[in-house]
Amino acid sequence: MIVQPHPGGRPTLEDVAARAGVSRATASRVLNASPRVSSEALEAVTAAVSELGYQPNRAARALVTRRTGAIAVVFSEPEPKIFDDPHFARLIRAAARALAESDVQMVLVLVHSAEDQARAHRFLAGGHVDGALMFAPHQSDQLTAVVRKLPLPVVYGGRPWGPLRGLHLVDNDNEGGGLLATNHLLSLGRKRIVHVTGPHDELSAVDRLAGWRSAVGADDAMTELMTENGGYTREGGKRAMARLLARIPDLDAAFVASDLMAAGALEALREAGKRVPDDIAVVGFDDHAAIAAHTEPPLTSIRQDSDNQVKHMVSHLLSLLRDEPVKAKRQVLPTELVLRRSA
Amino acid sequence: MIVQPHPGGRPTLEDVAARAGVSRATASRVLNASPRVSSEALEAVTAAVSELGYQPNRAARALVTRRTGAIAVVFSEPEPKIFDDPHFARLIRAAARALAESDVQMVLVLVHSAEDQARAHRFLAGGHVDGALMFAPHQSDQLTAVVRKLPLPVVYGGRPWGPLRGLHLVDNDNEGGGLLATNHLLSLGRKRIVHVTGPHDELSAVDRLAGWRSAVGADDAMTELMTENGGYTREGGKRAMARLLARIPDLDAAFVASDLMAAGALEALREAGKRVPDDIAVVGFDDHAAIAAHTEPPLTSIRQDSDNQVKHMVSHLLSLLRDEPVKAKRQVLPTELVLRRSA
DNA sequence: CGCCGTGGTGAGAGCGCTCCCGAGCTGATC
DNA sequence: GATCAGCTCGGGAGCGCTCTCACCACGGCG
Repeated sequence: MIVQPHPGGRPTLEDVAARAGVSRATASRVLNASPRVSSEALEAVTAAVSELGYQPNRAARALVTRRTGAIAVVFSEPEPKIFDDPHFARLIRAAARALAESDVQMVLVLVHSAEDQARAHRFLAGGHVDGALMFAPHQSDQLTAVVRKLPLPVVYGGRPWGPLRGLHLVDNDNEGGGLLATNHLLSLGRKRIVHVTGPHDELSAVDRLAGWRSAVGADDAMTELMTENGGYTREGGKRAMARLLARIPDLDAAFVASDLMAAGALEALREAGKRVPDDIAVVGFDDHAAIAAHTEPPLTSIRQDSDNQVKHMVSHLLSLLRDEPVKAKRQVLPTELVLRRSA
Repeated sequence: MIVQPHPGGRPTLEDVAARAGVSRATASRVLNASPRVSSEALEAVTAAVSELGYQPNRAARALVTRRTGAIAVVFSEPEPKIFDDPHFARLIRAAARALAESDVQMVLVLVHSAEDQARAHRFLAGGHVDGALMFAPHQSDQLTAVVRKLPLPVVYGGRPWGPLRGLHLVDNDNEGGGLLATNHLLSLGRKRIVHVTGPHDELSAVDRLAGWRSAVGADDAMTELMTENGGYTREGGKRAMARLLARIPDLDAAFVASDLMAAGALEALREAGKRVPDDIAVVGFDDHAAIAAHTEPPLTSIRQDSDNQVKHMVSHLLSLLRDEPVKAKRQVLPTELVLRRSA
């Protein structure tokens, strides 16, 4: 059989069909796994596809199906430096891996200025993607509010601010983690456990604080006294710890809401001549590979499995895109205590 | 004028044309900034576009122009953990920012297994993107070899292994940086300057070593004696430093080929009771924000501006895509010395 | 023996866009 | 006043795919 090669490069479905001796429609049916094809046709088309190295043209397919085969992964974060955070790298990597075998492309959208936000909104509204994963932890974030009005399936990583009604999300159990951390310190017999919080405009920090509160049974006055905001930065953690130390000289333990802040807190404790964990036990949060194992002493921490979180987000979104039922709109993933030497 | 809204959602070019009272062809000309349109037509179409909130359908456009409007950003890295490296995050962020205003989408492709590699090759060959940025530093990498056969514009970040003939790339001046670092130590009057290298299968490490060699004038025997491979890891840096210290007890300076390794080296020096910089001066490489400023003492380091590198890569690739002439196929970006306390 | 249902198939329309080509309209030239 | 160059513009084809619809062959049934 003589098969005319497609003039000018890549084979089309027409070429495949010709080679397989069937019509374009049948070839298409095979590619889309339609049940209504004979086994001979299926075989012939499959062979032709691999012989020609055929790959469907995404644009043509997108044009007729009105599906782009791409999703956006949006990070909305007013502090651009946060993007240097390895946590962010980890989330991206996890998303890339989770999507790798699904033939769905991921388009990265980083937002920090108002201009970026307008661009992101336009992009998401513009039908360039079929859905989105959103990370927008800040209270001041405006993007969530406008995106939720879009007829676009979105799965959030962590709870965004504002009403959750109708939102799909996968959160880590920050409150449970805070509880776990603080209870561990209590079980060591510690009595005066302070807490270095993250920024109050991020719900992860608010939740971790809530965990601490419920473990120690703190009222507002006690919370006021025993906590300091470290803003999720190393320097902030150091300063917060120093302030707490000045205010409560006989404190014997600290739950610090991130490993990065805990590294700063350890510095403050060292400078104050406190021994860890002998004088003061410290528990961090994140179980950050690049930090927790390398502090002095190595940091006991709460692990949240970001890979797993993203994997859940991706599969949740893909279900939404396929119009499959999802078990629950909201999932909360457990955290666990990782023991090292600081507590 | 009565304008029939497009039945079922998003406005099409047809709608815009109808509203502006022109033909689809003219509307298209306006969108593509063709010079052959009257100012009235231009105005009318522009107005219609913004009134309708029209956004062109990428798929339809891609279908006819045979351009996808997307590029791939490929990281080929056998050690998946490297993806947790903040350096990687920085590169991604820089790429995202550089592409943000160009209306080109970026598709992230992470490769570490052979399977990933086959998938990446298929993807790049499949016409899903118009071009690619490639980071493939390892000698063992197979992807470069197959990708260079593709009729796809590619700009490399750093020199890949193998023949460079015909490749477009933007490299950092690693050799110059090594020279800079070592000359700085020489200028401090140091006499026995050792070097902790990165893995020999990465040209960045090979180049940094070459810089050290040329600065100290080392022959092979001296190189054998005065260098140790730290593999670009913290632990490796620590072990390498310890070995050098054992072999050359009176060494008075070390050029360590990455900040991460330098952090490990400082640990080894501390454990050996050496003071930095009094006994031994140390210079790192990367000027890594999360590391260099936070070691004890803070690390003097060589800065390579990754943001700038990626910016150059992106603009180079965009030029290639537009068939514009590029000044040079290969660019080498300068490095600079950042002084802190370790040297 | 005619009828209908059923499974496999192909023809053809059409997704929204770009671009070629030729129509029409101006103003300058002989 | 006829001709032509120079512009702007619209008609229409066609990019590669999916999907509807009609068709055909076949077997089982009344």
